[in-house]
Amino acid sequence: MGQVSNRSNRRVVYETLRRKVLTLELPPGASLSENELAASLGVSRTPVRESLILLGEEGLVRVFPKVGSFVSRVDAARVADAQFLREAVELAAFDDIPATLDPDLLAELRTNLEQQRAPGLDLETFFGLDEAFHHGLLRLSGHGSAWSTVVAAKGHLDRARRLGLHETNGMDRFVDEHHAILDAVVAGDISGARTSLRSHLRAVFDDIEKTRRRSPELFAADDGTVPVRRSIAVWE
Amino acid sequence: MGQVSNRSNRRVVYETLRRKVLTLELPPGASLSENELAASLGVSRTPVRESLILLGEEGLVRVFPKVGSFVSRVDAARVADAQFLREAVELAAFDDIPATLDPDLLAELRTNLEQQRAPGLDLETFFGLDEAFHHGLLRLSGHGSAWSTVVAAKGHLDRARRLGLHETNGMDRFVDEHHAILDAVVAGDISGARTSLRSHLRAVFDDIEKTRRRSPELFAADDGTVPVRRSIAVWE
DNA sequence: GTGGCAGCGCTTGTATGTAAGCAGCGTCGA
DNA sequence: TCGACGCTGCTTACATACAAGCGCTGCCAC
Repeated sequence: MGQVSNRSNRRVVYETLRRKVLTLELPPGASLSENELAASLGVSRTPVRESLILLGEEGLVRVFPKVGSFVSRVDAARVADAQFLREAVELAAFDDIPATLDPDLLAELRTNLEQQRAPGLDLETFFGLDEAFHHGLLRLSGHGSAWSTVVAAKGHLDRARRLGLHETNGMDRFVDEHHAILDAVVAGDISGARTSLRSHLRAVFDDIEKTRRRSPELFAADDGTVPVRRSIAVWE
Repeated sequence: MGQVSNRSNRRVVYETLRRKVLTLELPPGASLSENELAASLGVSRTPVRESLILLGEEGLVRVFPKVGSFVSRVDAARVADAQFLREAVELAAFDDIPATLDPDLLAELRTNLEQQRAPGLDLETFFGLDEAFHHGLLRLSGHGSAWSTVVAAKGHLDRARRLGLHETNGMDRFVDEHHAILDAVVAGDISGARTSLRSHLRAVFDDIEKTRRRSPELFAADDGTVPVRRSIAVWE
């Protein structure tokens, strides 16, 4: 059957691998052999290899020539970079929020927040809603297209968040903060929105730092060392 | 002989092509045939193809399956995105500038500004100094590593600047503004530095807009249409 | 027992072969 | 004269073959 849609094999492989890395289904340190992946995904090495190169450029994968490719450790410096970047972008967007908000977009954001309140929410669903909410805030100011750059840069941040939320289960507070941000925006209180957003993002970051102190092994700096072969089995 | 250094063929090809695209040596619309590039660069199609994929992900190249690959037109929307992003990041960095600046870094920035004053400065050299200066400002605040994300996102912006400066030759004003920014930072006047930096970046952007109104054909929106074969010869 | 060394198996890097498809040009028919 | 149609040559997408090198493992000498 092959691919029916227009999406190339490479696109599918890339998105599949990226999703698995971000959701920790492929945990930091996991081995990513081109041959194995090609066999398990039912394609040749070519699209797999091209995907690994792209993920390498994103910092999610480390490729050691003639040795192997591995899911990168969560790098604290990269997490901090992404945090700084997203905060800068999201706060700057508030400077350009128009006097009257797009009603459709506003309704979409309100619906999103309702869904975040759903009881027994799945973690991955929550992350999807969270992403859409922050993207929506950017779209309110007309800078929605800048989100893709933020997304590309914050892979390490997302993995760190998932590591943290697995333990804290503190979604509720984040949802409250989302509400506070949107309420301030709707009320035209840009200054208040900035304050709320900043403290929200900082809270997320603090949560990550807490996790890092608790489980430093997952955050080991990517210093160029190759994971020992035998230890890889531990990850898998 | 091949490559003597550790850098893989792909890395060399990628960097070569990227430089040629950014400096407009490969102008918007130029054809990038895998076969031709491989032959002219003395490598096989594989590293060339992988480089084109990376450049495609950066938005500098458009790959049309079974048709051809072309240097992307300068997209006004992407230029605006990059402008927004860099302004957000560079301004946010000023919030984290330490009370006492790193003296070595400061000396480096002063030397850089002196070099910008050199008479008869080559355009590409100026761009290199300009890049290093703005990167240096980020490093002053400890956020130097975030610069790579900005660099990756601002390819379209850089090409637009080069199109503009080819005509205006208004480097002097930009150098003056650089001095004003650094002076304000050194004086501890963060607010003034923010104002100066913002107006500097806006001036660059206005310059681009002027060029766009003058030469709209170079800025044609990348709407997915394939350049007509025959017209490609015009570019080459 | 222990250190060194050789070989094997795996890895990625590169080159090349095969498949599928679009653009353009020429031809043919009306 | 103009429109339709098929062929040709090019393109990228994917598969496979070959090259080069690192790491582990087991043997062998001491």
